[in-house]
Amino acid sequence: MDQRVTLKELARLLNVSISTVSKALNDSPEISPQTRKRVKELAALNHYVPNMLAQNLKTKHTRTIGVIIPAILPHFFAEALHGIETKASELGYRIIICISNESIQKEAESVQTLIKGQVDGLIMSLSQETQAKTEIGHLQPIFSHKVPLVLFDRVLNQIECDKVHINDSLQAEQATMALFNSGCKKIAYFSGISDTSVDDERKKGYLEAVKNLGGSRKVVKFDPRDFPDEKLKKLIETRKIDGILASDELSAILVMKSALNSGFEIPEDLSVIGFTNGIMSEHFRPSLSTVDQHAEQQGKLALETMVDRIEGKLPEEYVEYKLETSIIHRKSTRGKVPQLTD
Amino acid sequence: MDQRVTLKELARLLNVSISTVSKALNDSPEISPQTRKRVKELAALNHYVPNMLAQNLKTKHTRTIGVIIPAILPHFFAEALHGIETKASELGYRIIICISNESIQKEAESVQTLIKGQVDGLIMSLSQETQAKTEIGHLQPIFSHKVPLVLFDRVLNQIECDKVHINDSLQAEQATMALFNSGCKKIAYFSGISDTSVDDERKKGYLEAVKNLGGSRKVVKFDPRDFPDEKLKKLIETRKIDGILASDELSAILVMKSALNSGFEIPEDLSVIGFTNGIMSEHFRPSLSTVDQHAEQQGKLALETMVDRIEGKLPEEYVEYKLETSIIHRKSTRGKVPQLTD
DNA sequence: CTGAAAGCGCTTACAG
DNA sequence: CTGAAAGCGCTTACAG
Repeated sequence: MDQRVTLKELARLLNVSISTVSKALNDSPEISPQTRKRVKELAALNHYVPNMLAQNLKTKHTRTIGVIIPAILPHFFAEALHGIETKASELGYRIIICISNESIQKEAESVQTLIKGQVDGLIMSLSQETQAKTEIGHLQPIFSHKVPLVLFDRVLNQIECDKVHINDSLQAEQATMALFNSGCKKIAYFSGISDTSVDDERKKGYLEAVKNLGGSRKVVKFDPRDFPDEKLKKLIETRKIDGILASDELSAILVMKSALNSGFEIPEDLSVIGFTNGIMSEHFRPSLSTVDQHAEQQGKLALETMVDRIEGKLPEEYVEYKLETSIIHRKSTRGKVPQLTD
Repeated sequence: MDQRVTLKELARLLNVSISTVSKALNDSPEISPQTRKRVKELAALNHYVPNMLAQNLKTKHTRTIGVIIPAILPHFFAEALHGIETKASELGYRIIICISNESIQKEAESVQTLIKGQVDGLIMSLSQETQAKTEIGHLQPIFSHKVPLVLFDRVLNQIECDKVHINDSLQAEQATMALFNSGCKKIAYFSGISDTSVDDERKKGYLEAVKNLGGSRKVVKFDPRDFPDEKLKKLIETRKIDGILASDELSAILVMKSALNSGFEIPEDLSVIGFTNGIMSEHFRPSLSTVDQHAEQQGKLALETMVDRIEGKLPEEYVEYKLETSIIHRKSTRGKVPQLTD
């Protein structure tokens, strides 16, 4: 961060004013072609790099966007982040990442640092704690400083801002229907991600479908670090559960592993559908049928919305996108029309 | 980014000078307790947030570190990034992420933006293209601007800077030995990540081990999007390959899937060891034995090294850490001492 | 204990 | 076509 050449230095070397150098470098038509050329050559020669801090201090925007997500390890967030980064670099923006680790405390700190770091806007997916307690006091600085905010995936209704997510309840409902249509008689919902808006919505959709179908409901919450193998086994053997909608990718994989280890066959004895089309869904044996959450697309759309908002291309009122999704049918579910050969 | 209250405004409101406000807010002992209190109260009331841009322009450092990685989707990088972020926030630094997408072009652009964004230092894992061509011209600005650099995982010998990685060749050698000791007679190396330093090193280690063992060598390069099922099948059936060291997690999983689909049993007919202890290794059936790359630890160490360098806590000469790693034995390899019951 | 002043590296009306 | 000057929001010697 040292001895970088500045406009002043360049000006001295060229015997012209700082203004002239600045304008020349910025291709101002005010400056004569020769001067422009001279200035640029010397700048290149000296590896001149403008000091963005100084530029931003004048222009009042930084072209950087803060991103706060609960984690990066789950495939959904890694992929969303990838989408955000791709779009940002395409649009000439930079991103600063903070991880809330599902905690309000850390989320609050991140908001603080990003705001004083003068980001032009904030893209967030809320922490589990924030969602569970629906506590949003720590987001207050965002509003009082009028920093544009777009929420994606894990949103909260009471927050007024731009939003992008999928219609989780509808998708869960459809996934449950798909399970039914493929021949499942008793379908359960397994969740390893309790207390998030997406879990609530998915459960709601599941319950709705079961109600419409006139079936019985069964919701199981569990800790991903300690899967209830016995419970699942009993559910399949005595309660005749033959279809499971899982709250997310990892939960679905855990359900399948457990069932397989107990000697059941998938999809014959048990059909499974998960959420998020991650790498495990594709490679597990059998491969997992899943509701595609379009993580990358959500990320891209969130970033695009942010930029449009910043650049004033959006109407006054907030926009809310609910992405269309679809079910990717793979080997963990039976074909819709049961085939003789399979 | 609008109407934020500034020191000037606060000073006007309090009828004191800007200097006084600044000092009071920074807990300077020069200022009387009462004034300090008054100033702080008003600042809080007005949600005053210092403008980091202006602060940094004075102090010449930003407490932000640029990170350029080839991708975020592979588990290794997501985890390393997690380590970097965790450590950074622990140490009071922020990180700006750029993804090179394995391309020199994008890597060069990222270097440019990060440097003019005045990061205090740069942490990088090189793109495949950079490594394949050993082209480092686009990194020149880093050196000419004397920006501290730490390379992790995918490093290049000819670059002089701090480095953190694992001893890939040694690990590969040991993994090959482990395969041999567990009873494998003919071991092959399968790589889906050609042209990176880590691949080279791992292959080197494999070849070394095979040489020492007096066995025959077999190296297979493949495109992860198009796994050579037939080839693998033939290798197992006619060439009697019974052990495979894979270059990375995905490659290992692809090898296992293909073998399983061809009707072979793992680890009975074929033992497999991969690199990177990702989520798939743990959940695949059978679970994958793997060389733990300690991604998170590499990330943390890289960041720590960076901060130590920035803060002048390191000796003049560059440091190079080669992390100790270990093999996690799971179900894709046989027990070292073959058991009767298994 | 408080304040006036210079300066960080830029941009941009405004003169000439 | 070129330059002097003000200002972005801070910090920090230096006076008083």
